Amino acid sequence: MSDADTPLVLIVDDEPAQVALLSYNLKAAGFRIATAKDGEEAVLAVAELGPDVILLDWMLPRLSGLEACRQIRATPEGREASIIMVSARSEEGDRVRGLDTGADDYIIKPYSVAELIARVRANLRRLRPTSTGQALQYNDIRLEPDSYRVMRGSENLHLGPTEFRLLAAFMERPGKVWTREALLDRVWGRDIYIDTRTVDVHVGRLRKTLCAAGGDDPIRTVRGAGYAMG
Amino acid sequence: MSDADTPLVLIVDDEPAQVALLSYNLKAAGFRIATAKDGEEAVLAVAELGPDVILLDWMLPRLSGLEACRQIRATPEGREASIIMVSARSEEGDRVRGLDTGADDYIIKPYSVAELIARVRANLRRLRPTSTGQALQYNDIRLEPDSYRVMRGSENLHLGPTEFRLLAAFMERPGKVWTREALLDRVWGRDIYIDTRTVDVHVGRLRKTLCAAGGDDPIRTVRGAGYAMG
DNA sequence: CCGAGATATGACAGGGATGTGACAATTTTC
DNA sequence: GAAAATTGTCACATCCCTGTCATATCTCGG
Repeated sequence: MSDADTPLVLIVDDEPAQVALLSYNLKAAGFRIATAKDGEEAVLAVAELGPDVILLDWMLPRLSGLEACRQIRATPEGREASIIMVSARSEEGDRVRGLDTGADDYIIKPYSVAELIARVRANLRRLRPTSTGQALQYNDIRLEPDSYRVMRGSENLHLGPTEFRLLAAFMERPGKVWTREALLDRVWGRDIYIDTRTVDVHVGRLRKTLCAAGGDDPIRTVRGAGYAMG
Repeated sequence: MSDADTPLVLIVDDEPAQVALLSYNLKAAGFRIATAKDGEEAVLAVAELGPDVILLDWMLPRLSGLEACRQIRATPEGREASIIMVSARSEEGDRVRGLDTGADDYIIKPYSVAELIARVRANLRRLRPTSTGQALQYNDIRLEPDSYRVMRGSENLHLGPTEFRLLAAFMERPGKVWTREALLDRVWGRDIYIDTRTVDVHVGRLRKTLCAAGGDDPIRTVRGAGYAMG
């Protein structure tokens, strides 16, 4: 695993020219880069940095790409990463061997930069299961729809289902002022006969939980209208 | 999602000869097979069967492979699957477009059966590690699909088959919240008529066994939604 | 400063969702 | 074929969530 924001790509190749070319293009595409020039360095770098994607040249001094792949897969950090083998050979035997050793993908020289980047992106996409439901973020508050989790800063908050949906509504449209009626529709569902004052109570509870984690109240009361986040 | 044991591969191609060839070889490799002969059928089949891997021909009648890919990705079941585009075109533009549309992998005709199977396996490995015998680890809990063993710390745990599959489901996607219905599909199998409350009982049993080995409860109850690991 | 309307908050009871032990049916093991 | 293990269901206990009310506090126009 790597830092939250930009994915880290580890380039493993013994030819400086190749490394420079790849680095330049991947940086331009918005990735963070690390490099290693042989298999042993690569294994160490994986353990230390925990890259998201590893571009592994087939022909390497000291430790072959295939063997490096095997060793990387044996480490905890390497198991999480996506390995793309890069090779000049086009024989199918190698390709199969590479994939069966634990590589996730295989790309053959000569390749275009566009394809390489597309492959890196595709591998990243499938690496991150969180991609299904976008996490909502507002300042230091974070809501993950898939895992049903809410965090403020680094603290994990516990919300009941109703308050969870309520917060989700607020965070989906920061700044939007919701009337109590609109919130009842959105959070409680249509055709429901509930006192509009109930919204106040839940907003209050949500505020209490949010503020218990520190920081100021992110929910604004709009007198005569309703509530809004921010 | 699919039945517990053997991975399900959906073959989408309009040429019967192709389908027959692929079916034969993939069955021989130990997969379950389903087929569709155009994009629309494919989208329906995905929703109904929840395959693990989808082999999607680029050229399809009615709905192009690219568009089918997009639609499949828009469904809940399709988001969980691995899509491999199969194409006669070798132009890089198509390849990039395929990967960017949401395909996980790309294979070009003519391909060898060995490579195809290797790619299917490679995609499964990251999608459903247990199906390829990879050990799963979450904190101090370790599950080995091959030897059918579960350990917490250094202690060996004994689980019944159902609880074993249940734990495997949780560990394959740490953090994911499973509804009781989804767990019934994944662990018990589709088309099975069992009280959803039964899930509670098995989660309880699993918890008891896990906690008996020391450490806190790794399974989180999400009220109104289901359960998740971590 | 006052008062009326609007909002905040604590308390509470009811209900729904979940946890859990018991048990019989079924399968597996020896 | 008998003993042991596994499994699905039920009943009951428990806990958490939730809607409502009563009261306190606040806001704003006078």
